[in-house]
Amino acid sequence: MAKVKISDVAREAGVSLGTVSNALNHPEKLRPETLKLINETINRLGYLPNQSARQLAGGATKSFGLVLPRLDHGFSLQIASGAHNEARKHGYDLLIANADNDDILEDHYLRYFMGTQMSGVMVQPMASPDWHPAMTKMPVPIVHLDIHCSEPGYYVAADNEAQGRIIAELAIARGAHHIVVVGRAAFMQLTLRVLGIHKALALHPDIKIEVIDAGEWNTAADGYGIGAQIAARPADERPDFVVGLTDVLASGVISALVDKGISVPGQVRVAGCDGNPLAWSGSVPLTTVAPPGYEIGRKGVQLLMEQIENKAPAKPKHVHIGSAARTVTAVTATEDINRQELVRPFLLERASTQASSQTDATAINLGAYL
Amino acid sequence: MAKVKISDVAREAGVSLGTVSNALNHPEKLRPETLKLINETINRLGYLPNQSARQLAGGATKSFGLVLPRLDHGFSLQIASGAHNEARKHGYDLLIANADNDDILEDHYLRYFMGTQMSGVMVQPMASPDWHPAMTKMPVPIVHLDIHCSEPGYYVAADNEAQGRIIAELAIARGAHHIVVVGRAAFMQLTLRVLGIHKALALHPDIKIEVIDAGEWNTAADGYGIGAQIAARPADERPDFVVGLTDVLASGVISALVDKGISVPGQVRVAGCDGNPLAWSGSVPLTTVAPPGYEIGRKGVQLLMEQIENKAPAKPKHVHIGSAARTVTAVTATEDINRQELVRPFLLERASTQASSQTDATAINLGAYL
DNA sequence: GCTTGTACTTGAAACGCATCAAAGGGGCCG
DNA sequence: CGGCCCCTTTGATGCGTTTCAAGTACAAGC
Repeated sequence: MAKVKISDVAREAGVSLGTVSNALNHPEKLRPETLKLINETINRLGYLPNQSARQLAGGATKSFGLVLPRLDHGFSLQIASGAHNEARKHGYDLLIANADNDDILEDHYLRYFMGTQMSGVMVQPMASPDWHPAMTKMPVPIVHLDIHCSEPGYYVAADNEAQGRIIAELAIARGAHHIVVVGRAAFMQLTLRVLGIHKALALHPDIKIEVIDAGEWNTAADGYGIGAQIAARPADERPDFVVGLTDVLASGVISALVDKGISVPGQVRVAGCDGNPLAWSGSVPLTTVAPPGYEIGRKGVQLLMEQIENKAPAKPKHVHIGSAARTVTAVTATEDINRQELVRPFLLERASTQASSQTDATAINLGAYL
Repeated sequence: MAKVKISDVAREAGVSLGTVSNALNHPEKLRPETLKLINETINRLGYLPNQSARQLAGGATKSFGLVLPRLDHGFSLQIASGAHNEARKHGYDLLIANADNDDILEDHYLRYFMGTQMSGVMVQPMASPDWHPAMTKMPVPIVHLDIHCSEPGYYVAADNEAQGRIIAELAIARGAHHIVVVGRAAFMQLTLRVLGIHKALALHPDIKIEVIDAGEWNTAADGYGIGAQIAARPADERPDFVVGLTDVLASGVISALVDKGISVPGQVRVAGCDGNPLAWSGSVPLTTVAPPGYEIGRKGVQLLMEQIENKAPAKPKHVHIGSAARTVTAVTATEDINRQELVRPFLLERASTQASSQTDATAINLGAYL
């Protein structure tokens, strides 16, 4: 039960301590026989290198930390997925911490990662990074994800405004006259989506628009409540198009409308934002605008690598990924399904799998839709 | 840019090195003024403790590692969520690694965590833990999750057989005559589900049962393919009840059936397994049996704590969580929704939130349905 | 046989911190 | 005034590695 250390291996193998270390880190420096002998001894003894000691002695290890606000949010998972693949590609490990929607915890894990001699750290922050300014001048490369602000560090953000625009254009194309936007617009990303909607609608003053706050967590239950409220309105005050700033919200709204006997999309059309894979791989897919989460995670790691390789503290870089946002056109409802515009997401997915074997670039966004 | 270390803080604050260390780890031992002075200096200098050094010097830190096969699987997320909450409750951090369905990577991260002086490690293994036997005799507490085998370590598993039984009973109750089970039964957990179905059906020899393999990854596309195949059958060879061993599979099947003009559940009923939150918080929820993922994660951490506290290597413990599996009765289809049996998941969720403030025990499973 | 070079191997010196025995500084009592 | 005890602070020691300058062994060239 006593832990086996490197000196035990050295003694047992009859070599010196430094040689065992070399076997681990620079195997090419050793004579093949020696290497073999040491490896056998390592396995026989069940030796496991103490990472803490390695990191302490050797500086940063090849691993990245990623702090996410939640794990059950599809978008965050796409980020994680993209970051993971890119990190592995460079031979780095990725460790994920769940901040559980808690500022304090976010800060805690951030500090933890920075203190663990990670090679780099990424956060998808809840608040603006200005919130923890100390972090930006840390000795560890850090990249903020999915946040859009004038802070002097690296960040990668989706163009949330573009997403709003896309949704608005969708509504316009469907001939909407009265749009209700559901969601807690206080979150930066959502604010931008709303802004995008407003901008796109500026040319259409005849379209009425309304924004309804949905409570703090933007849950399906919140959406349900608002859906019920909408259903209860007299028909002429009821919108003909509802935008959930989140897919989960949109789902809740739909549930309520259907429950109250309102046809979707017959009487009210509903669309979401987030590209939540499960929202549209469900039996009746939801129309949604998918921000390029996978690509954001991927790009985040690339920025980290960039900082690591050019040791010089390069100029902070702001990357906006906008063009990748895409609409998955699908239907939201029960009866009058328009098959023509129904794009089964997993068909996209399958297409992407093929594409990825050819060119990496085009596969990225589709590949995220697991 | 040079890293600030504890000695810098000490010098700057005019105290000794050990005092700063105490400020960090045993603040109660310091005079309030001293503590305040040191904290101010820490903030002023932007000092960040080097975790590696702390761990090396002080033994294990209060953190757990969790290795998951994938992040985009709802069940794994529930595990993560339960583990996270329980860990935080005890003041531990939880770090998550994504093995990405890769044996090698799983092993890699496992070793990484064990080497990082984690206080404990949990895995939701892809293969049987016998696969990496070396791990079980490691000096770090380890708990296997969601795996059911005769291996001499700690594990927490859902009673997958019970889930199969529940599904089968559901089918029987609906008067099924011909059941098709869809999924790659080669995965241990799925095998047990199938076993449970068979056992429950043993008393009903009149019910025909068929198991169809769905390819390696059990994707929605796989389900779609099988759904299409089912739809293409002559009506009298078509099942009246389809069980997706995975919610995603079930979704795919439903999509295909509906596409081909077969009414669900009018002509064919479909149910899933997994309790995938997003599968049934969608606009048209899917009937599913929810294994207690949250509870598994929670219990896993509890077993870890147990091993940590009774320093003596207690007898390995096998915990099966079965009774918690519950059916979320909902509908799968378009028109003929039977409102009575529709249980909106988020209503459960809301109920659970209330319950959790009263008794912890009953809230567990509901709380997982975020 | 001596030198130079090559190919490995060695072991002492950090790495930054937690720990803990020991020292310091009051206050209190006799 | 001395002795005692409690509260606070000190700093040397070691945690398990990596690194790197120094060492060894052996081969080739003269």
